Amino acid sequence: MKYGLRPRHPPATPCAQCAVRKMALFRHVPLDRLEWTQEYRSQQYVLEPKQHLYHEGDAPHELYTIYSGWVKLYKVLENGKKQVLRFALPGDFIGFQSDLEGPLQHTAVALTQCILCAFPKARLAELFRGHPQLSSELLMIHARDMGLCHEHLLGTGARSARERIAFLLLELYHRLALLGHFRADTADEKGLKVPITQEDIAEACGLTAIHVNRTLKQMRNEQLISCANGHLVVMNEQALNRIAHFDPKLLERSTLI
Amino acid sequence: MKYGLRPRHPPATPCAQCAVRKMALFRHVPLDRLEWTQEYRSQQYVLEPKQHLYHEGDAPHELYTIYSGWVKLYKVLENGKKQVLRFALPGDFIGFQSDLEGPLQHTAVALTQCILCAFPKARLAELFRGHPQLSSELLMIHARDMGLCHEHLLGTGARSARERIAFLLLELYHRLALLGHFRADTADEKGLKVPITQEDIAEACGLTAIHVNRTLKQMRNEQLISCANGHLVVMNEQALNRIAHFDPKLLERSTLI
DNA sequence: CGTTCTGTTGACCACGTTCAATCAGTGTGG
DNA sequence: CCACACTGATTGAACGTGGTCAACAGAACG
Repeated sequence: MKYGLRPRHPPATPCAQCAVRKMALFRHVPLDRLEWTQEYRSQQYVLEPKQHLYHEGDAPHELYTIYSGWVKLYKVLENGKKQVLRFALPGDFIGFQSDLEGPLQHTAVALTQCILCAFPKARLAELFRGHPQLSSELLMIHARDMGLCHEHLLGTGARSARERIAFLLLELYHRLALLGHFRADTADEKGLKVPITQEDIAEACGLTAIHVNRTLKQMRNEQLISCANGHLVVMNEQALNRIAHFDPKLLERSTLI
Repeated sequence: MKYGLRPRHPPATPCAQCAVRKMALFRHVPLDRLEWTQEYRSQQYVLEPKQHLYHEGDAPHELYTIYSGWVKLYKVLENGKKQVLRFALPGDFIGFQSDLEGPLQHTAVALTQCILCAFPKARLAELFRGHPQLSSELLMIHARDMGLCHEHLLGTGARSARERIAFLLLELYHRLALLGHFRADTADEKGLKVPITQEDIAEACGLTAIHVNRTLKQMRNEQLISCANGHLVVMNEQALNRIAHFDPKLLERSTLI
């Protein structure tokens, strides 16, 4: 339950040089206006693995863009069961919800060390008035996330364990591809770095870790994937996709204005 | 598979007199500007029960606000299984998605006779530029729908059949309450008009109609609800909510700008 | 009226869960 | 350096929620 947020030292990198800007909310803000939007960034933080950024019920006054690292967003049931809503990756914008002032409706925890850019909620309206494009941009980000959420709902509601797991793996595979085309921070000689446990997969797919284990074992036997120690290799993408029916178009987002 | 869209006759009602404007995208457009936004409405349509508004894969050029009636939004699996994403009610805005130009990612079918206000996609950017408030408004609508979607994901992923069904019933109960405080078009002496079948409930909750039937029977036996012929009465809201853990706050939406 | 859709019930079954034990890797402190 | 604890992965056996299949009843509708 402990929080591990601490200011980043050395000082923050300028938005103009941001490595993930092409994925982020601010991607279409022209370079000569970035200084202006950057003003709204209150702080950069570092979050250590397993530490929480916020809990369901909190009412923090900031929103975050993930600069680096993996964050797990989830909800907890009365009986302790968890459901992962999303694995948030660099460029993702988190903390935004319908009831902006009220308590947060989900929990965020770091899976790796993370660097986060924080924006004060209080100045969001001001920011959007200054850059009306940004609210359209956030709308389209949300629309894409909604598409993914619908797909996960379809999965947990109607697909088998095997199909759900295959879908999740392919989704992560494609998201990492979009991010960095398998650069050093997302991959190494052992394969893609996917810092999630079988328990995490279970929480995301609505299964038990035990069943995830059995299913992964089977997939390894079938030479579909190989995975160990937080590393994943998709060995037979085509066969995996015949199971998962994952459409990479889900990850695209168009520009409205 | 047939489409049943036909222009509404007699001619469309003016937005200024719209009964569901307080729920809709345009709720904060001032009266003296409504004429301007109304210009963007290309048409009003009538859709008969069981007819489709659009199918997954279509690329229609319009978006819709539901003026009256119920619309079921769902996805279909390769094996024919369906998953309901949302029951859309009067005031709801449907058809919008991340890939605006591309094929639609879900299907929409009328559960009752519906009246729909159509807006051409092509002029959406223009509309948003003229009223930047509208993109924030749509953003907040989407954020609320996302909250609901997350809750459904939590449900299908981690809750029992009984809990999911109770949740859905309470959600519809509260949405109808917000809409009309149980006026003539949403209720009568026999209770709330909920024009969905047990099959629909099954598709929404990720269950089979048979199991929904058994669960509803049990709930009726326990005097939690009474339901028949498309009518629902919540007899013991408190007990039902101890099962469902439904928070009415999920249905609120705040205004950003 | 028949036809069709929806609701209802029973018997059986299976996918995934639960409970339990073990193992491997990793970090910690004595 | 090793004992210990802890986390995550792995496997087996028994179980149960919810699915499947089949048959029928009742309501709605043309």
